[in-house]
Amino acid sequence: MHMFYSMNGTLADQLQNHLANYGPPMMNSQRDGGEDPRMYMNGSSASVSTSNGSSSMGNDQKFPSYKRMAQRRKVPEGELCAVCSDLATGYHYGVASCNGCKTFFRRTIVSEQTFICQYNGNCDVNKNIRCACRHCRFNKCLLVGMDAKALQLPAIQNDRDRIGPTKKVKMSSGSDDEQATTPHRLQDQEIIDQLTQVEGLCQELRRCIIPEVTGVTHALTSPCLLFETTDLKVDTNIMFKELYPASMNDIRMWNIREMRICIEWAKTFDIYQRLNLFDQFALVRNFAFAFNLLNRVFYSPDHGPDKIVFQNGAFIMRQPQQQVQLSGCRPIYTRQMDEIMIPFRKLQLSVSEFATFKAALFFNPDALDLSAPAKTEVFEERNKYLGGLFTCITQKIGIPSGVQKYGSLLMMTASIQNILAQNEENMQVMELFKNWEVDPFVKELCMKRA
Amino acid sequence: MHMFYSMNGTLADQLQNHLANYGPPMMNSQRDGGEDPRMYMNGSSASVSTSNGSSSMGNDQKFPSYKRMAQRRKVPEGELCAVCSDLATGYHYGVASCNGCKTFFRRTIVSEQTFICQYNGNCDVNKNIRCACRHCRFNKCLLVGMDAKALQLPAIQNDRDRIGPTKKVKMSSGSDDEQATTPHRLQDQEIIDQLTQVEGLCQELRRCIIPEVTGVTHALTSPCLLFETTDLKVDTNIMFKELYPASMNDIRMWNIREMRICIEWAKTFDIYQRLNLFDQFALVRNFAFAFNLLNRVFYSPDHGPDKIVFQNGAFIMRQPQQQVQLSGCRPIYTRQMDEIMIPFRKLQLSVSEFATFKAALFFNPDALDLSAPAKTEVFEERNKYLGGLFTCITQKIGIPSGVQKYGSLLMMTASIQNILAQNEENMQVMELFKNWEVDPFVKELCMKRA
DNA sequence: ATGGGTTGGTCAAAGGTCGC
DNA sequence: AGCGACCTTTGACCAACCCA
Repeated sequence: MHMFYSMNGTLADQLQNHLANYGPPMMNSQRDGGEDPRMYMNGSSASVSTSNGSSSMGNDQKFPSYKRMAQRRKVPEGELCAVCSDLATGYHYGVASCNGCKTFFRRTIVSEQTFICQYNGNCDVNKNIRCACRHCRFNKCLLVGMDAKALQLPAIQNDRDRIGPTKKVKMSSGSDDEQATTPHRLQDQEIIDQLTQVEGLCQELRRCIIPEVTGVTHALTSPCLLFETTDLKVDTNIMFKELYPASMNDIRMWNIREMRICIEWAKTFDIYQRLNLFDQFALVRNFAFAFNLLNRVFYSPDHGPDKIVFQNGAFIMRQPQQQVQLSGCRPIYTRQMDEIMIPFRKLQLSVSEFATFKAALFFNPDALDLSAPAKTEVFEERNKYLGGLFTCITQKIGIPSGVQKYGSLLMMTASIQNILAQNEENMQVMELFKNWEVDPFVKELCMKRA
Repeated sequence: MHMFYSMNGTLADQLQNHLANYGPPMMNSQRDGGEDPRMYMNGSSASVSTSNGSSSMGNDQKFPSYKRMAQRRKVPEGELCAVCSDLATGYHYGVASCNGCKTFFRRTIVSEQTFICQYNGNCDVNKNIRCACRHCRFNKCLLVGMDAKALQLPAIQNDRDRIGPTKKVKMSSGSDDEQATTPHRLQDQEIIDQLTQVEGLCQELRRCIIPEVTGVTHALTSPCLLFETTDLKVDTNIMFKELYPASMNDIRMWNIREMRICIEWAKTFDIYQRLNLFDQFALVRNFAFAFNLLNRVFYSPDHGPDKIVFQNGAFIMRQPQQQVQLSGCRPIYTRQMDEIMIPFRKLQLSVSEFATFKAALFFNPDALDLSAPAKTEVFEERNKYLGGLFTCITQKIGIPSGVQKYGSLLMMTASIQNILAQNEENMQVMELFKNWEVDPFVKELCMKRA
């Protein structure tokens, strides 16, 4: 049911292992502030998952951690609520807090509400204005360490230890309309965090020597390299030395690498792994070049609006150069700069936003050759990332600007599509006139009806 | 009444003239009487409630007395409002009172209004005439002990972070901007309303005989036909008679009509009129076929997922037919159905949403050949419509679903772009092989570098 | 049992909405 | 252009519950 929460082999597990073994990847955290000793980003993001499986199992953990934390006597006289600085009435969900914040937190969790801040996501939360922005109040609850798993969710059928109705037993019928899921809000953040971490892993992989494969199918069916980056050798050839004009060989090399990384990236999505090979192929074929293009311009160091710069220092200039110009092929780099690179810079995308945007693009229900059952699944998946993207954007800049940023970003898909079409045309020309041999792996990935 | 398009006749002016039922908003909401020295909080309670020696005086230092007063259960059955003797709905601000007086008191406090009595300041206040004198009603509120301290300011801002509308949001137009509770909302609403009205005019024009023009430039520089639809004859040839398979001539006829309408539609945007002819041409050339396509599928009566039906009953089927198939041209109608028509239906777009979506698409800063200064202007304009579109969508279905609908809609631009590219390719083939003569007007509008 | 802490549940009274 | 019936949200209070 929940991709991040299933028992084994999930992305979450793999990330967990990877991080445990090798330390966290560099990632840009959008959460600032917080002298809070309890990290809830990595460690507890996994622990949230226990909400649907913890206490009912034969867990030798007698009581949740909040109990241990708070088992020391009552809250000291005059202690204040960690959320709003009102007078605390006790330790609730692991944190000294007032009745209001306690109830607010529980209500938000059980009703799975999602709030969005109108401003910058850093509204003040105190006794007097705690009700003004629910997004920031809930954020503060999480920040100070309120723990959702202290909640006795009805998800656990075992109602042995549930608190029944205090007044009336009006359980109308046994019709169970309960969703029994973790709250949406947390899920959004979870999605963003995971994508951002994977994005970091991709950047690591970009520095490594990537093992050869025999073809796309081979790549699709082998284990994901992103969790083995520490086992891979760093490729010294692609370290930056100096800026120099890219040759066709540079471009070819980066194309191959990026397409390989695209497949490794795709495999980090649990839902993708569950598709059949045919649909996997369809999705990746539909997206590989876009992946290539987007990463190229997003990660290009900013040397002005007329240069796309690769990691190793090779650059493409706006004015088509002899080296990268093939007869019969229309130059496409001008558009990549004007319609993708420059707008990206103007929009000031964060890494998290970029990562979530790519995921939303990847799960394209209109991808050519996608089977009908996959279409609906992919559509749902895309919606997840769209929601995540919106949350990610509006958290920082508020709704009114966020709506425009989100909209401008999504409308870039038109330009991307345009550039893709031109690229495909060029590849057909190359194929036809044999004036440049396209790598078979790239060809397999980029040409429709391959 | 015949209207020529004048330099300074804005769209709003023309709509007003055309529809003649759009009254200007009243801007005269002047605060009445500003010389009353009574302040609402301290001054007034001092002068009014001390005279009465209200019970709340003794203990309001620590926390509001209403809590203790009202902590005993419900207001007794049949208790009356202390202000107006209507039936009390509970203890509000420390006093048994009715809903009306409760709301009146809060409104008065938060808006910091000051009233003046027309008489002697001792008007009767009861259920029947409680609204007659607001000064005396407010006085009575204070007199019976309503306590401003019971107000929790700042207010809970549901509208800021709500996840969905309480019920159904009605669109209220034409109110003054003084309140400014949600200023951008009102502005958005105006945008939406205008676009929706223009959309209606387009539908009227579609039924009429459209005068011939010599070319795109001629069409761009003549007065806008949309405000003269009543002067145009209805075209009886295009009224619906029966369903029949479309011929190439049908398609050709509708293409020409729709492109003409596109230009008339474009001219309704004030900002568009202010662009130079070159940029006007760029925008309309970039969008004309999309306009054609979108209207075709959106307004196609629903005869299942395999038919696009024109107004006159001509229909295109999914399986390419002899009549509409030209050698060398790839069939494009399958994609129009699968990627545009069916998704539109699934998204359940309203006319307003559709109209706003088109405006956002039209103002495309990446349109080919658009001049640099126009780009930024067009970008800003698009943002306006993006905001409007989001408002329009979320008004009905709330934010979480709205984010996804908005996102899915905007991502359709990729498919639209794709279909456009195929279409252009087909037109080039036609041009090349001369197997079908494209109308020069359409050719001028649809082919790049025309 | 008992008592002091948690939990979830309750509902009067806050503020918000929108047809009238 | 304000009114108020009706709505959602809040949080003080309370019963159920869990350990020492």
